[in-house]
Amino acid sequence: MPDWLPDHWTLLPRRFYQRPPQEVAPELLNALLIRSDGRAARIVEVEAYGGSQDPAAHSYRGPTPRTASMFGEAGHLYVYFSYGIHWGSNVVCGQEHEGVAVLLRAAEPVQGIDRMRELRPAARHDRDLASGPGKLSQAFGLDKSFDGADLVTGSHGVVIARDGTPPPTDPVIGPRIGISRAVAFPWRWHVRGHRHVSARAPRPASAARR
DNA sequence: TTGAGGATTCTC
DNA sequence: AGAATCCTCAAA
Repeated sequence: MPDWLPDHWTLLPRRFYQRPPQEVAPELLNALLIRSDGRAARIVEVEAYGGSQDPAAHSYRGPTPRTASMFGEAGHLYVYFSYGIHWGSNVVCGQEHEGVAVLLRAAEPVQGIDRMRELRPAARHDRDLASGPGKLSQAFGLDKSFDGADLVTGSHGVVIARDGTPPPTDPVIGPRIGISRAVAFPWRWHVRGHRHVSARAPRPASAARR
């Protein structure tokens, strides 16, 4: 365990991640993503990806140089480049060579907020600092150089830990965002009513508001 | 507050 | 060609 992790935070152990991403994802809610410089944010939105039945996952067609870390040991980061501009950060789950992971989609900053504001000049509210996978990665400085980072040993100065807040017992569960295949899988979880989630749940065309 | 459209580069 | 997205701008 990294010596820079405060005593009052409990590191998630390797075995936590060595399970299906659909089990790990909801349990990551309310956990803290932590950088060695003191930045910390509470994870409030996640999505599960991977497995031979998930055509929306980067791992669907087998390992490539890009997705190598997603097929590696659980508890490491898989960081990918997206839309020519953004980085997305995943936590590798399951067993080696399985290719399953949890995408970190949104978090609520709790510490080191000034540094996040520096890295996210476009954010007009603190609510915009990490309320999306690209924003979250930017606020934490996660890019290609963090691909493969070990969240259990803190090899790259990033870990995930708990502060005593348990995962919510009633998370909102629904379809994933921003994909075009396997759109019906209910593999997105977020903390109910939380203001820092990335997007409003898509509103059904017929059953609109009211 | 909401929606539309452009940005930009890696991957297969 | 299309992408696990973000930002700006316009209009209400």
